[in-house]
Amino acid sequence: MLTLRQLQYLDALARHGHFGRAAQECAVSQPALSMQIHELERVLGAVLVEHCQGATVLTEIGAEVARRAGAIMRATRDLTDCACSGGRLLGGSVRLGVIPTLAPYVLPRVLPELHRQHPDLRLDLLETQTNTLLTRLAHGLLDVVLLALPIDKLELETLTLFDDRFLLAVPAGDPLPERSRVTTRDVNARKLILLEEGHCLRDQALIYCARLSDADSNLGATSLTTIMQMVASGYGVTLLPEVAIDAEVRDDRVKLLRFVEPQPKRSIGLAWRSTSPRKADFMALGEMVVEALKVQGAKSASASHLRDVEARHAAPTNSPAKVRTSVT
Amino acid sequence: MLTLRQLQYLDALARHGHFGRAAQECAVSQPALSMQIHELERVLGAVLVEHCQGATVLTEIGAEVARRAGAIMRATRDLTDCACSGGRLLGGSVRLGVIPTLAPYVLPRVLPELHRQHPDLRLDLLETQTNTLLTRLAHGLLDVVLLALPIDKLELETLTLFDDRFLLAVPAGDPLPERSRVTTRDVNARKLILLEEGHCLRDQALIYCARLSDADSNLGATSLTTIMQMVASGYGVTLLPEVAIDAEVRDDRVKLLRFVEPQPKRSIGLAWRSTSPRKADFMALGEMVVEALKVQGAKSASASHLRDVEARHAAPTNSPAKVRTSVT
DNA sequence: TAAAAATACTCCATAGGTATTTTAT
DNA sequence: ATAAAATACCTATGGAGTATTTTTA
Repeated sequence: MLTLRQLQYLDALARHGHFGRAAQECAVSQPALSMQIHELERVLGAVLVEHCQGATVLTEIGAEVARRAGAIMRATRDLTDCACSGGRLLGGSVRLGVIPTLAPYVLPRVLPELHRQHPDLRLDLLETQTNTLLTRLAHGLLDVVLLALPIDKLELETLTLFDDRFLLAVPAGDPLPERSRVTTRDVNARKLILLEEGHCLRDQALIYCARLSDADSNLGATSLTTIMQMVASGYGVTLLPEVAIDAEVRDDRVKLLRFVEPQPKRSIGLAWRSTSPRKADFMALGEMVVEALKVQGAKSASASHLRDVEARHAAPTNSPAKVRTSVT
Repeated sequence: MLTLRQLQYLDALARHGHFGRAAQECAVSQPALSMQIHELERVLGAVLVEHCQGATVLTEIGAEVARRAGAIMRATRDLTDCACSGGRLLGGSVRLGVIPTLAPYVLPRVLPELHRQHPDLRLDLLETQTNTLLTRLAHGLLDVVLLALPIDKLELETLTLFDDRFLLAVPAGDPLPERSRVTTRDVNARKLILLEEGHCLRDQALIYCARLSDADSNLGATSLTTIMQMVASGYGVTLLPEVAIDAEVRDDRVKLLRFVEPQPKRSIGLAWRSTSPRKADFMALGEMVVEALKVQGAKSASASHLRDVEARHAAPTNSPAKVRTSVT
């Protein structure tokens, strides 16, 4: 008899290419997984896995079966999700992925309210870069991700939440006057510090600055916090997203300058597999994010660091009431 | 732990609305199925089935889960199919449905050659009317069906095989001359005998004759054989499809008359779930059907009953070389 | 020699069967 | 009263763990 467990093990084996690690992911012993794979081969009457030059590799038919097994595993997860939530909005559990340039700024504002409104929701969080998030999402290891749009995956549905404008962060001693509007030229005349390869924020900044790659790549860093410290110390300038202002502008050693129109920005939104039965959950989650940022933005607008920026700087650009879903 | 078996039982239960009959289909005892359903409810933490006024009925959430369970069962069957066939054309097993007005005429011509070319193919046959066939196909209880096209199911793929023209079968004593071409008028001037409700052939004949319903419904029958006996005995006339000529015209008590152009006909083809991994198999099967009918048709053309009909009367109208697949 | 997968063997969870009881028309 | 589903109890299959062997680079 074919079992879901066998398909689960094969799915894991296909992703890891290694019996031991696949077993680890499935939280079983290696012989247990090994046995189930063999039983699966017996049931199907086909060889699924081979050992070429020491590596564990799937046969052609094994790969096709694994692909289908993955789809079935995702379908079963959707089934349990749709049953466990029991019609309640945001019941059960949600596995949420967030990019590193959003997580530290958005999550602290959203999670408390989320927990208050949905105390029985179990939230599993993963913070990593867009590519990894999308892979995990496709594999069914995540339910929904919060990242910069657009993304060009046909099998995903996306919900745009708000626009996040970039500001130019310069050392306090920079000659540019405090309230002036800056341009690409101003950026290119200075040393630009960016996140390392793989962060979408880096790519977005480079596109705006019309550079193919960063000339000052030796000044890269792995977190916005570090980059802002470098700016504060006078090593260069950077493009800082509005959501990060409250957390990253801590003293008077940096100035924030608005760009001339059209201001550079990134669109922030949610993405999930279009087969997911929890679209309503995710849209509710999206609204909570928008609401949380609006409140927080209004509060901090009266605060210190942005004398020349209009109120509610981190608030959503488009109204949360008319969030729209687009199938990309 | 959620198991495929539980989903299989729920799928069966949803279709039968009855624990005992569902258990019968699954070839297990009623308590066994009952237990698995309860275990499934425990695992999902949701009530799936209720007992309203003596009948077993699924809850709203139960119906949704059952729908997804059905999809998963079909996906697993596709998985095993794609593995079992092991890349070979028409390996493993195929569950074929055929409408009653084709099965007795097409199958005897196709099955011997099919068995010769694919001796290890296991073929499960079901002969019943179009509606039932399509339901079973959608439920994953059949792999492919042979019937009259077109059908308007979005989730099915179809392959047109050949056109099957209708001829007017009249008693030998009918005044119409032997080689004359007949029209709708000739039919309407006579007593028309048709299959009972539900047969697509009946509907096709009624459309051609421009009648909303059959006035002589008391002369209905459940098989073409019976109807031809009635025609031979002088009770009326009927529209006989070409494929049935060899089998149903056994003596000189009936005459077959061609219609004037455009001759009434039905299109015969195959249909399968578009998610099926065996499209290649089905197209090969389709070609075999076309080939088998061509050979047989050529042979019987020289035979007795159709002096005024051109050779290869039962041969496909369109070439088997350019069979085309249309997603309807 | 080392790492990875297969094998051996034991234990226990659980699916399934039969018999029976409960429940609802 | 009857039919259907739930419960009780027993059996046996098989999945998982630990320990060990085999295989291959």
